[in-house]
Amino acid sequence: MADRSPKRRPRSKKPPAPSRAGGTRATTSQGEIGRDLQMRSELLWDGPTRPSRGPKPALRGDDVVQAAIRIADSNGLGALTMHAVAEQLGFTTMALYRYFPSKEALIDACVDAALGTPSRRAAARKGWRLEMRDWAYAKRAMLCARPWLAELPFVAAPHGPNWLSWHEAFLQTLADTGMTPEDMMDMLGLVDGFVRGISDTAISLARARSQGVSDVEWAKAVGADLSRAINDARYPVLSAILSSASGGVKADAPLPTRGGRMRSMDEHFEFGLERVLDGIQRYMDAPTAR
Amino acid sequence: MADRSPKRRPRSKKPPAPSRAGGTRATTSQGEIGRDLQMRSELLWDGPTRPSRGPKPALRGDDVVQAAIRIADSNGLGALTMHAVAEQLGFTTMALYRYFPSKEALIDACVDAALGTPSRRAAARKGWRLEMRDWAYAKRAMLCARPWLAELPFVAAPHGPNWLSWHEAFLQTLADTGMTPEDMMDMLGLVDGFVRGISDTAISLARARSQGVSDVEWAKAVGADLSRAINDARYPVLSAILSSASGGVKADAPLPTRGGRMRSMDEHFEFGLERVLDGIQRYMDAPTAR
DNA sequence: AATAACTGTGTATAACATACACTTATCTGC
DNA sequence: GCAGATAAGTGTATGTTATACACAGTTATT
Repeated sequence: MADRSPKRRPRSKKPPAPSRAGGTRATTSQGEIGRDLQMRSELLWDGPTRPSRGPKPALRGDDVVQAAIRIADSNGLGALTMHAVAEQLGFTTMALYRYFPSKEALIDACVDAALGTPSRRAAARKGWRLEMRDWAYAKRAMLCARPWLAELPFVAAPHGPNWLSWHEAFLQTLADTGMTPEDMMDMLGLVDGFVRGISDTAISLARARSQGVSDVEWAKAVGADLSRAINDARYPVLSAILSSASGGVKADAPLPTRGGRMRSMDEHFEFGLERVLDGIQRYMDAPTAR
Repeated sequence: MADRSPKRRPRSKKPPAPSRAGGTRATTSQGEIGRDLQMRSELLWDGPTRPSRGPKPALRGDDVVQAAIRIADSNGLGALTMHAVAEQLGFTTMALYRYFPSKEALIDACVDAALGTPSRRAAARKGWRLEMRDWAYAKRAMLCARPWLAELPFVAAPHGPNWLSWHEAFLQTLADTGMTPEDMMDMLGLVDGFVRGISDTAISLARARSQGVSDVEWAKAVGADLSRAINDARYPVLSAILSSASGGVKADAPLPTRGGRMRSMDEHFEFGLERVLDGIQRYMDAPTAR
C-alpha cells in the first residue's frame, strides 16, 4: 500500500534485476525462493483483478500467453523474448508488463496453458491399468508436442490449474480401487516420474524436428556419443551391448526409430511402462507390504 | 582449416550470436542442432589438443570447470556467468574463451564433471536387484547434491564420459543375468527415467536449501499450490486426498518430510523404486513376454 | 635471431529484461 | 456533464551478458 505515486520504490540494491535473462529462468538468483514462488503462484491462480478506472486493456492476458506459446512452439524457448511476443501482438515490449509483471510470470502462465487438460476420454472406465496407461501415453504425447516445456526446470514452476488437472486425472484412475490416499499419491509420483524421466529422448527428438533437424541428423548426433563407448575399456558392458546387440546396431541411431534392430523409442517407452504397471499390479494384488 | 590467421571469419550473418545468454542454454536458436551437438560432443571427449607454439596456458580446462562448478554449487546456475568464473580464477572474462569456445561448451564440461562416476562400491555382487537399488539411490543422491544440473535441459547436453559411466555401472548390474542387450537397454531407460523423473521434488528442495531457503518456507510455497485444489470442484479426488489423507495433512508440506502423516519424499522414492524393481523382477521371472 | 602460433587483455557491441517518466484514454463521484 | 484519479501504451535509458576483434607479450621452431 502507499506505493502508488509514480517514482517510488528504492528497490534497495536490485539493479534491473540480476537479469537471469536468456531462454530459461535459472535459479531465482537470491534466496527468496519462497516468497517469489508464492507470488508467482498467486498470479497463476487468481486472475489479474481488473480495476475499473483507466482505459480498458487492448488485450487479455491470455492473448499474450497464446502469442508466447506460438513463438515457443515454432522457434523454441530461445526465441521467446518479450520483444518477440510484443511484436507478434503489434505492441511495444513494455506493454506486456501491464499484463505480466515479469517474463518469468509470463512463462509460468505459458507452461500451465501449454500443459492443457488431459482429454476426459468420456471417463471411460476400463480399469485402472488401462486408464493409467492411457494417461501415461497422453502425458508423453503432450510433452512431445511442446518440447520447449522440457527446457524449463519443471519443479521451479508453480503448479497451476492445468498442472493439477493432470494429477486429478491420474488419481481418478485409482478412485475406486480402495487404495489409501498415501498409496495413491505414491503411485502418481511413480508413474508421472517415470513418464517425464523416460520421455527426455523423445522430447529431444521432437525438439530437433520442430527446429527443422532431420531425424537422421539428430540420430547421428545422439548416436555419436554412445558409439564412443565402443572399444573403450571403461565401458565393457555398454561396449559389448552396442557392438553386439543382436544384429549389429548401426553406431548411429542406437535408440531412435531404426527399423533395424534396437527397439524404437516408443517400444522402449511401452516396455518400461508395462514394467511399472506390473509393479503396481503386484502391489495391489498382494497388499501385504507396509 | 586455414582459419588461423587473426582477423578472419566473416561469420556471414551471425551477430554476436543470437545471445541465448542467461542461465540456461535454450534451444540452439537456429536449426543447426545436429552440427552443433556434434561439435560439443567432440569438445567433451577429445581433449583440447595443446599445440606447442605460444606461451603455455596458465590454467587447465579443468581449473575453469572446477571454478564454474564451485559457483553453480554455491549460488546456482543463475550465478554462473563467464565473468564470475573468470573472477574466481583471477583472469579476464575473455581469457576463458581460450579454454572453451562458448559458455555452452563450458557448461557441457561442467555437467559431465559434476555427474562424476558412481562409486565402484567394490563391485560387490549382491544380485541385480540390490545393486540396481544402490545405483538408483546413488544417482538420486548425485542429482540432489548438484541441484543445478536439473536446471539444464538434460537431453540437450552431449553425453560425456561420466554420463556413460553411469550407464555402464547400471548395465553391469545386469551383466550376468543373461538378459538380452535390448532388454538391458530398456531396463536402463526404465530405472534411469524413473529416478530422474521422480527426483524433481527432492532436487527442488535441495536447491532451495542451497539457496538458504528453509525447509519450512519451501514446503509452504510448494504446498500452497496443492492446497488450492482443496474444495475446488475441478479436483474432486485430489481434493479428497489432500483434505482427508488419513490423519489430516497440513495444507502446507504435502509431500515433504512431515513427521505427521503423508510419507516423506524419501519414502515416496523408496516406494516407487520397489514397484519398479518388482516390475523388473516379474519380467525376469516369467520371460514369456516378447 | 626471426617468426609463427599462442596466451591473456581491453574494448566494443548486440540482445535482453526491465525501470521510469510521459501522454492519453476512461471511469467515478459530484 | 465535469474534474480528477487512475490505468494503458509508448519511448527511452540502464545494467547484465555473451562474445567478437584487435593488440601486446611469449615461446618453440626455423
